Amino acid sequence: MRVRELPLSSSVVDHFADRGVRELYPPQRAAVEAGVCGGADVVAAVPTASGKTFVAQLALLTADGPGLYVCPLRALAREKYETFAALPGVDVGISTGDFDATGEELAGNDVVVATSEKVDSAIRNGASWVDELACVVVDEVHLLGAKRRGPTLEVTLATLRRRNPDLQTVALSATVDNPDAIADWLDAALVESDWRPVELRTGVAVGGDVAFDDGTSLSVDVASGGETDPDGDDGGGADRGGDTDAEVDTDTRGGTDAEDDEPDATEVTAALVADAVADGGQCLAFVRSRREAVDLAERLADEGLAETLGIEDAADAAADEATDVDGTLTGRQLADCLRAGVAFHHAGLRSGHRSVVESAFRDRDVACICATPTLAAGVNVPARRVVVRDQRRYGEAGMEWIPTLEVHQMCGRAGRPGLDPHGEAVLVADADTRAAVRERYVEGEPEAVESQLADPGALRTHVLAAIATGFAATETEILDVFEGTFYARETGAGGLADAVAVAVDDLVAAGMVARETGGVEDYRLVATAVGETTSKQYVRPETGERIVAGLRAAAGLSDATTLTAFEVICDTPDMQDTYLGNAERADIYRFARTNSAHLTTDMTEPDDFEGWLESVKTARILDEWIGGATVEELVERYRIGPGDLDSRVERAEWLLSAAEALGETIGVRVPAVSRARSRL
DNA sequence: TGCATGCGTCTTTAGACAGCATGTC
DNA sequence: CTAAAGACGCATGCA
Repeated sequence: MRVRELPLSSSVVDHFADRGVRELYPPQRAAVEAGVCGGADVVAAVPTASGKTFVAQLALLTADGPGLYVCPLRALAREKYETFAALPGVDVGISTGDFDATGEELAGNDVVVATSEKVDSAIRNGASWVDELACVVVDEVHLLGAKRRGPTLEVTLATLRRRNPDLQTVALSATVDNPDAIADWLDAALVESDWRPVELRTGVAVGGDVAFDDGTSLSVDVASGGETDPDGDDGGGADRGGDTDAEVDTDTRGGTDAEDDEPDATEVTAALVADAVADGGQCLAFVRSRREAVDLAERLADEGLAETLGIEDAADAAADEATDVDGTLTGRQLADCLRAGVAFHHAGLRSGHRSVVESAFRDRDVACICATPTLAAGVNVPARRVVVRDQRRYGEAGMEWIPTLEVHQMCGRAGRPGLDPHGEAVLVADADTRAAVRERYVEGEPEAVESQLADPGALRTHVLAAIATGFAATETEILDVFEGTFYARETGAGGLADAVAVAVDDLVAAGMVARETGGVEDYRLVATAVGETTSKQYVRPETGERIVAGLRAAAGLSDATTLTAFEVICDTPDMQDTYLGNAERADIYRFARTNSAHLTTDMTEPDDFEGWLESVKTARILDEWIGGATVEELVERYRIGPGDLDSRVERAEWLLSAAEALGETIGVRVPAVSRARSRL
């Protein structure tokens, strides 16, 4: 099937032809056959980079009215905005938290690109444009299963569809175990495919030997340990290295092939990266933590990868760009790495640094990025080879296997269409974990997507929203709103009844919702003024409650300062917490005691003392920030990443504005809040 | 006495969405 | 319920 056979204008056909898009990929053809161009609801569960964006464009271009493209990341929204804006004759708008665009402007667009939270917020604030949509495309729908953000996505989609029954819904998902459940939910046709434009082979490396799933294999020379041992890996190594007591305890290996001096995973990773780069390919290496990403990059900087690729000048230029961002330790480390043709990437980086790394990699000015999972689901950075060094990560239950879906997304970054003959994903393991790794990630299916709507916190938030927007005034009507939800389709809306009742009780107790008796046995649920502001400001009910209490307490303080304002908003579930190390604890405790006259919390009282101390730490950082401290100072003093500082400042702005709005609705004015906000 | 080495213990650990009105160059 | 790597600190050992 060819692009020009599709119901598209000739200028659009030309636009695609200019980019070499003339023929449809098989999954795209399947989507067309399922009716994406004819207004049909379609769920496409296909691998990354198999042309999902084109499917989205087809739906949006052929829809009979304005379209909405929903995606999970602001960076992704910007990326899509640009590709849509390049289409001839299409007016595109973008709406994310960090990008200003008023509702008025959005109403005039053919396509609006937005994050799911922003759409939710627009609905809560009564934006008119959401009712005029003819088509909604949801990217990465499998995020439905995400703990905190999943419920927002499903409630938003359900609300959009409920208010506009003619809305065409197109959902794009990574390969998951139950795409049929998602399709069932949306009454949509399912397009399922594992086709990729570039072949992907996945293998497990033990030592320097990689066995791929297509039967091929690869051997690389691993500089074992750190010492001299340059002779290859050709069997027969007489074991010397010190005391040899290894033979006795292990009975599992009868053969001679298991070596006792297994090279460590980092060396294997370095060898795999060097091998790919020597062949002219770029690499991504995924590791477990931020520090290990930096360490690995610094280790790879010794490999001379920039010289291998012949990109020294461009690498220098990228390094200079990184230096221009700030004078942070992180920035200097990054610049040094970039000069050697490598980089690291994690959420502790400021956005400036991140984009330097991403664009340098796309321009082939960096040979390898060492990354935490940020890069797995983020913007488009395909590489020839992906090395997943760590498959386990510290989590709630100690060391946990990383979900298969996530590892598949990392692996899916391998293979640049038109540039690489094929993509290679290599999972680094050892003799003990080889079988488990292969079973779980090479042969294993990704997890099923499960609704998280039953989570009490999520339910409280969305119950409040349903009441505050006036969509529901009784528990029955609330259940009606949730009826169109993934959870309801999977479990039955009745399963929510008890939980909704609890949520309503909680909200009443919190002063967000009131029961207005209307008849003998009937009452109506209405949002209080505070509840309404809370919902419109898009903060969680618990946050609204804490802020209201904090404002009242602050008003009673004889000397409320900006620190007071920061303490209130930081002691809120909408502010991310800041790690409080043992060494700092005493210092922060002392700080809290010295400043107790400016704090709204009685130090002897809080039940979560540790959590509160963390809030005080965050508040202190923010207060020093508005006091003129530099990023460099704060980063060093409080051991947080430069990017972490930025994101806390950003959240503080948002929460302070919510605090101001709440103060206005309860008639409590705390000048310190406004002062803090304007100084941010 | 000074420095290197080794061993036990302590510390730390991924990511990232959201509001809004008004003024200014 | 299942960790692992690096930093740190102390003791020992050797020149």
